[in-house]
Amino acid sequence: MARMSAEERRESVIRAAMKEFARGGYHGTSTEAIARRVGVSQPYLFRLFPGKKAIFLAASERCLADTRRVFEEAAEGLEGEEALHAMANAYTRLITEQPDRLLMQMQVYVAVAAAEEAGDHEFGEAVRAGWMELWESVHLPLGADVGETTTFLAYGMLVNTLVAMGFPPEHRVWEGFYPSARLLGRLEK
Amino acid sequence: MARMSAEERRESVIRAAMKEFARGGYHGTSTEAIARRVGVSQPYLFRLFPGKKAIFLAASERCLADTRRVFEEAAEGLEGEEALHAMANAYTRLITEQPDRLLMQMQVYVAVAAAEEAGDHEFGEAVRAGWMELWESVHLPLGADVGETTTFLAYGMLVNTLVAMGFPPEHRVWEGFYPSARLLGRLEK
DNA sequence: GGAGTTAGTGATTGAGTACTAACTTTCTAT
DNA sequence: ATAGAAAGTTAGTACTCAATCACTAACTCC
Repeated sequence: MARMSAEERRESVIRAAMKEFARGGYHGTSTEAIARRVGVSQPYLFRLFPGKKAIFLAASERCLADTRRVFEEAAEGLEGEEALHAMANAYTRLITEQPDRLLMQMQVYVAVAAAEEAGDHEFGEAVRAGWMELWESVHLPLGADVGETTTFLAYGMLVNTLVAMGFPPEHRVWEGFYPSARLLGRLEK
Repeated sequence: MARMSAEERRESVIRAAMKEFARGGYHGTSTEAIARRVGVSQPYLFRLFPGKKAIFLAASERCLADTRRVFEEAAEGLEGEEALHAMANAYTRLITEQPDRLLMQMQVYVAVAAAEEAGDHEFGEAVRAGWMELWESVHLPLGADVGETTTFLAYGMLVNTLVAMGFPPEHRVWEGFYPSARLLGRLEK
């Protein structure tokens, strides 16, 4: 139907891929599912990207970059405790609105281990670089305190895990968090 | 070759499955790979288990139960700060010796989300129950302090993530951790 | 030593999937 | 208007993988 420039198409492929890979991971997602979501024929994906791996890589990088941007925008002009709360709330809002995001993140992490073991270090390099950008985007607003940064990210990872496992908001596991995290319990979609 | 009782075989299937699923996840692991590792023909797996899903479920439950046991044994007779250090070190040792474990854990978490979305709540229930047992096994030794428990598990999740991504031990990301965590950086295998 | 049960295999099937090749349609520039 | 490029499709290939079926080999108990 609506024609698009290859660049625009690639963009929508990446978006669709993020959602599809989020639920199925690399192996559990067919290129056909991605194509269907984009609204384009499956073979056409291979014109836009050299292969499935490239699509996954692009989606992975985008995922990390997006998260970094959320932190940067939230913390803009703030410092210390204020920045911390702003980033925590922004992250809460992000994954409340788009639960795919944290799933895609987790898929990326496990995919790195697999790739690395299979001898593909390129993917790992890209992901680690993306993570470090994210790390910096948290590190600076928190007063360049490594301990604070680690703690913040640690809580974030636990949040990801609990949301992925589907613990409802009223569950005990949420008690140990900052108040707004309560909202994170399973949001059907 | 060596004949075994069905129960013993099931046991070795679970062990093999944990390792295979750890690298490939549910979809990235073939039943043939599992069978090969066990040293048995692929169709025979379907005598021991009703299907691939059942194997994954068994491996998932075993994975959580094993981790819980590590915490329980480490914290036995200890309380508070002492228990904390004992458990942290035990976990470090666990995933230094068997990196598959944390990968399998992460595979379980993402698999729950997928299963849940596909309408299969049974798997999620089992995993959440397993997680709560693990949670309790940390909660009690830490003086039944929810905040401490959450923090401890949060650091654990971040450790999992960083190890999965393959950050080497001398990397900055490990600075924010308790000293022994330094050992966690990629252990080739 | 033979009947019955339990452990295990080989051959196969049917569905799904990444990717290719050859073709068609729409836009754009002169 | 039309050549050529760019966007997109249909048809097909080679392969992998979960699951089934029909069968054989070994153990157990009388």
